[in-house]
Amino acid sequence: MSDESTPLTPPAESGSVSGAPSESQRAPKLETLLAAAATTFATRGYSGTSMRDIAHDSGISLSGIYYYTRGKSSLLYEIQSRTIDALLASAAQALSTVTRPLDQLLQFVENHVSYSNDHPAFVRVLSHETAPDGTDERREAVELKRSEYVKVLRDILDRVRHESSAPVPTPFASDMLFAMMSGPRQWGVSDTELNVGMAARLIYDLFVRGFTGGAAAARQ
Amino acid sequence: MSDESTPLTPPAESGSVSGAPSESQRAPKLETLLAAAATTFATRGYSGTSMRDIAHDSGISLSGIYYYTRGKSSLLYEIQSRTIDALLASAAQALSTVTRPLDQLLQFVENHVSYSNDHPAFVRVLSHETAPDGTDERREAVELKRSEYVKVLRDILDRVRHESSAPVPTPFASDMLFAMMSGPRQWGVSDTELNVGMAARLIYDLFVRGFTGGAAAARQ
DNA sequence: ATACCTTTAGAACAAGCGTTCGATGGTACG
DNA sequence: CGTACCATCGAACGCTTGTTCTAAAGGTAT
Repeated sequence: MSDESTPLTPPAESGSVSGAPSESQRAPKLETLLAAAATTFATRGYSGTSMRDIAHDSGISLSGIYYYTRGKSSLLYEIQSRTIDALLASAAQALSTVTRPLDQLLQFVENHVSYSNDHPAFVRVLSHETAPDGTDERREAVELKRSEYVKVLRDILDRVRHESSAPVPTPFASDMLFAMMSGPRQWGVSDTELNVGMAARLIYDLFVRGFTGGAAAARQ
Repeated sequence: MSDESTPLTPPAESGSVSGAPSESQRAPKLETLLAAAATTFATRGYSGTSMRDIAHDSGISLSGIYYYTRGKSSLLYEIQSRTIDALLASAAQALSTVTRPLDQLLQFVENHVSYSNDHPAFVRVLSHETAPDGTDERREAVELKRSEYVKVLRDILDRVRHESSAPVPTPFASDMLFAMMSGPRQWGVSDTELNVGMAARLIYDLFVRGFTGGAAAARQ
């Protein structure tokens, strides 16, 4: 069902000059490994996933995993870090195409929903999982970028609120919108099949009407 | 911080005639055990929680736990089962006081939010955790009651929709509302301190305006 | 062929896991 | 006083966990 074969384009951390030919081909297999780990983490949870599970699901031997990564918590960190980087980057790109606050809000929602649809496991691991043994600064780094991402939305909401005098406080509103975008996969597990664009638009409409008091709607 | 000492009133499964004096005093300690387990499950996750953690947090010895419960997955089942029972019961009672659809919706939201506020760990365990080794019918029983609870909301939404011709499909809308009520504890982790009643009202207003197209609001 | 580097896999490790067992102290009643 | 029962606990069981170690297979360049 869920494809997720396409790599998380942006932050593959390759810093090499393009000329170098040999350059250690471990990158593609690392991608496979991360994708498999993300899927398993997403379904069984971080603590519920064993390294042997990941080995089995990725087709890489147990000890082989340690050739590509430093260990279990590094796997989680790498997944979360890449995902939030990709979200930040694609959001920034989407936002650069419009200027009016409501249009930016629509762009942000569409971007987040569509990315979540393309890489469900990665986004789920980013938002639901946290390493119990995470050493620390790596988790903090992810948390920092996460709040950066939240701030992007809050700033948009502030602008929307400023031009339409919305009655709902922005931090609260941003939490509600994130909750809607991260759902379903909870409670109802909506059986209505609706495509990504429609879902994003529905969330946007539902939210904007509630947030601004009923008046607004973006272009088109 | 979170108190949660008050027991889950409704379904303590005591079926004894009130006269019987001895009646095995294990009930209160079971309650303590379940509360401790719920808190630990909520913070560390089901798989991330060891029986030794629960023993430590509840003040009951590791082997003592097995005097009160059949094992780890039974603990989870008992927590989830009691919580959904309590939610169903208190929702039914709250709904019986009003008749107009929008008033019922407000009652449902207020009930759910306030219950979640009184027993955050229990509700979190109910909605976020699932037993990997759960044998089965017990998990199915919880799932059944959960969808019963969802149906209660959906029926209310259907009635609201019928009398105000809302443009959003009901299953989708119910997912969104549940998502809002179950958030925060994700993304923004809203630092605005707002009391329970206000939060419930904000969610209700935000949702109803978005759902009905801007017109409606309940009494008062 | 020889040497070298990348990549893989099997075996093993100590630590932690859920669960069971046997024993202990405490009341209640003959 | 003795016997039965309830509640509780420390110790131990077999198994799984994350991780490391050692050796070997494939490839390329000498």
